[in-house]
Amino acid sequence: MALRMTTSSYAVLALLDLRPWTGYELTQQAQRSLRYAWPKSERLLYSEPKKLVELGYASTYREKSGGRNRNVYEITDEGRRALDVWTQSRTQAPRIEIEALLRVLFADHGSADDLSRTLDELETDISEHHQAIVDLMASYLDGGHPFPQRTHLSVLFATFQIEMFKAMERWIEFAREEIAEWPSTRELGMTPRTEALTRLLANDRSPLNQ
Amino acid sequence: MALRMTTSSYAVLALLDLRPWTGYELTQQAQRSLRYAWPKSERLLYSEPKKLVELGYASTYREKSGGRNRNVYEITDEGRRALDVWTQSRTQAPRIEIEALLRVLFADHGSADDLSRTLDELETDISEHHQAIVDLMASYLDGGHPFPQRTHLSVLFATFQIEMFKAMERWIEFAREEIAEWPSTRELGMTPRTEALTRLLANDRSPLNQ
DNA sequence: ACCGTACACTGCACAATGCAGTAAAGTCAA
DNA sequence: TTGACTTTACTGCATTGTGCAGTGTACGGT
Repeated sequence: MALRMTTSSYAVLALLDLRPWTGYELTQQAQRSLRYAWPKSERLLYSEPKKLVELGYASTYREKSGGRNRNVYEITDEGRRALDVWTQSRTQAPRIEIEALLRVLFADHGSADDLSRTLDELETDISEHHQAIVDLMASYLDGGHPFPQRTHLSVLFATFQIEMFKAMERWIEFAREEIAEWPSTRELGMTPRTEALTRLLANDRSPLNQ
Repeated sequence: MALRMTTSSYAVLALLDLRPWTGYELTQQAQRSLRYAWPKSERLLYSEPKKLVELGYASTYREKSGGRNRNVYEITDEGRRALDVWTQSRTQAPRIEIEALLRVLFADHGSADDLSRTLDELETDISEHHQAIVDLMASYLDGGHPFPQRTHLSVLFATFQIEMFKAMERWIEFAREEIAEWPSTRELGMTPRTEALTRLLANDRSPLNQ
């Protein structure tokens, strides 16, 4: 029952490879640091370490912290060997879910205002994460990295996030300008502007300045 | 049993709003056109229209196509009203799963070659999708859009994809250059290069030229 | 002494995936 | 024309993952 190693299992195992964690810490840490690469629910992050113990990849003991109990998980040698197996396996293709884009694609069902609101909501969600990463980088400069010897990896990772967020924000701006030219969301089809845009894309050229 | 409208339900309903589809067509169409905004399994795409029928948002009938049977689904007026409900609801935040980034973050467990292979695999996956979108745009120029009056929406959507793919490809190139400077994947910490990079990111500046 | 928040989980219903299985029609080559 | 392979057209089932409600303890402030 539920003993297959998934990417989420390896993600938790990789965290355990850094140091022992309690179940609760694992949920917090995974949601903070892995959210942008591998977003998983708190519920799952409580279940994964248990599975790792069952597989022999982690050991656990119950600890009293001031009267309250908590489970501490530690990686085993077998767990470290399991991580090597992961390293050798083929990386899964990215999977990107953006409801806002779905709404853009079907924007002709609603009004231009609805579409505009969708873009606002997307911008809100992105800028929140964007700001969080910028703040995190500032904290690294103040020596705030929890594993200082791993800073080079975290920063390379953060570079990806920042580039993504900036690209999305540029597109939102572009989309707003584009939509401002539309008399409505419906039945426009291949306008001269859209045709010019399509031609750029077909030649793999970016329509965004910058 | 299973009668809540999810975003996936609305995605299928929005397709039905364009024209009636058979179950099979729906799975093909959704995987082709929605893959980049809302990637869903074939299995789910067979189940969703059934749910829509149960909810009264779609009607269905069995059609013989040359001896073979197939289910045809059509949106109802109630279904169109349900789409309005979706339009009014808050857009969900994007969700981005990139296993390759997880591997970057934990690259100190493996070798520089492992990391380099991960980047290659990511590049392969991205360039495949990238090329598919570019080809699609070329086909639009030849009048190949299945709903010509909706071209303006598809192209705005495609602009997002192209920008994302280009941003990811730029980052991969940047990451390769960065990693080439590393004597190993482990224990580097805050090198002068990484510090300069962190400083840029903390000021929300892009470290990538272009 | 009370209240809100952080800690520290578990159970359960349901959403979604992957894979195997079923079967008929079309396509191409030996 | 027969056999092999692909495409069309799904369904069942086991398992993975999510969301939410529920349980209880400890701590800091008023």
